[in-house]
Amino acid sequence: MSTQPFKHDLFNQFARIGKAMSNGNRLELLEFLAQGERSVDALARLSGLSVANTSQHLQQLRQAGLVTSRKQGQKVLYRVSGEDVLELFAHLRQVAERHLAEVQRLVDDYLKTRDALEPVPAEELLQRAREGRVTVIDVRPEEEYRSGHLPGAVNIPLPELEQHLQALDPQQPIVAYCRGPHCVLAFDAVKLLRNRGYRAQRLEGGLPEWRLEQLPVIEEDAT
Amino acid sequence: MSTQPFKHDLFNQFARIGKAMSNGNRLELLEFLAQGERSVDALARLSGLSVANTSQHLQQLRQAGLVTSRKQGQKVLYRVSGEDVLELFAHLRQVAERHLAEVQRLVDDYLKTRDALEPVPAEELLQRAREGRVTVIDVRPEEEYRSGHLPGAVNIPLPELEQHLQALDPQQPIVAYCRGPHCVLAFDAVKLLRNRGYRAQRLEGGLPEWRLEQLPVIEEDAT
DNA sequence: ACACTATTCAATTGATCTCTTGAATTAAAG
DNA sequence: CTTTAATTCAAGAGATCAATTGAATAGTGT
Repeated sequence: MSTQPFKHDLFNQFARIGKAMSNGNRLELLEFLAQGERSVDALARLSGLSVANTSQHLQQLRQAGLVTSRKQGQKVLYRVSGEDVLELFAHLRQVAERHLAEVQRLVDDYLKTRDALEPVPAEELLQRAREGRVTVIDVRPEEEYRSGHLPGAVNIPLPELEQHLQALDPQQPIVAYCRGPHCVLAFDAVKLLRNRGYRAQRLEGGLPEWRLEQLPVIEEDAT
Repeated sequence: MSTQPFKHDLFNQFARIGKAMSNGNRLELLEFLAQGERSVDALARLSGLSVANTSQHLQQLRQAGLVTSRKQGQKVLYRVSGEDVLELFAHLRQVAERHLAEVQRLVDDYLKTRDALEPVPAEELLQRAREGRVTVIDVRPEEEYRSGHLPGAVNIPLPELEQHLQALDPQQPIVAYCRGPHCVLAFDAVKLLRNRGYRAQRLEGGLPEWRLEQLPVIEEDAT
């Protein structure tokens, strides 16, 4: 009934790639792998899937040739099998963003949620930080961070943020701050983080305003 | 249980694109649409699927935003919804070709089948052409074609072959010829055609050898 | 040898996919 | 208005998929 067997078989093989990318969880795993080699349990924790389930999805990705694995000690490390896989993924995102109204709406809604734009008041942040319910990041250059920063704040200069995403807990809300209300660093950081699925907000004001309110500041003079 | 709902939803949307491309028949339809707008029944004929089945696959492609349709008279014409869709498809093929051993094997096997490399003897071709069991194409430039060609041969100069594929019946074997045994035109044409799923072979020798065997030649002097 | 960790395997359930069949639209033609 | 052609819709059988659970395998440290 069909045309040529060669063509038929060939397209069925192409379809294996599509099939591997036909599941949201697998795509999320691919995204994590895009940042580098990861073990199964690291991926399971990142994605929130069970280990067994993660393992099975990874095997499907491997059978489609999108990832490869190697064993190191008791861990199995997976990685994407080539740059071209990441390019393919990027194109898939692009097509989705351009042609799926749902995606456009999701992204718009998410970036424009009230708490994405509204800054967190200083007192509220201090309270939440004390209870460990928030990750505070300082997105200014390292030099400025050293000369004074919020207690408990981690320094991740904006240009390095993308590389250090893996160090952040995706479950925990993040509050970013920088120099002050006219500084765009924290704004950009929040945008980037929210795009990657983190729950990020901006501190109201910056370090100078924080000092003005007589709130505690850590100063690292030595070392 | 999962991470952030935003991220989760977003990846599920991306997965819709993958799902649309997770079926060989749909990919074949996409390939036909890559060449231009087509009606449902044209696509059904090209793919060998039933009309109802074709229609359903097209609707899945449309829901994923990969194709759009418009109604003209009693026909519904489908087309890919943008260049980016074709780019995505091209990347998918590339990844498949690079990372799936099956694909490499398929393509190799197919291009190296005995009848892909072995030329068709002149007498055999004449016999098959008389019975209408073969499409004969002359891949030399139009000028050379006009000054003498095989009876029943269609002139499709090699550079134009890719654009004229749709005019060829995929079910019927094709024999290509050119200037002679040292001319690569017919060789390249066979390679291209077989890559696209056609059953193509080369004529043994070329037009000069054909003449030498005293076989009939059509000459177009006027017009 | 023993317990421990990381990963995979196997079996199950409920959901989704493909294709077929036959009927329901919708627009043109007689 | 009836017929015809092109497409879509609806329902059902068989296959495949996702997630869960519990067991099996393979390295590590004691």
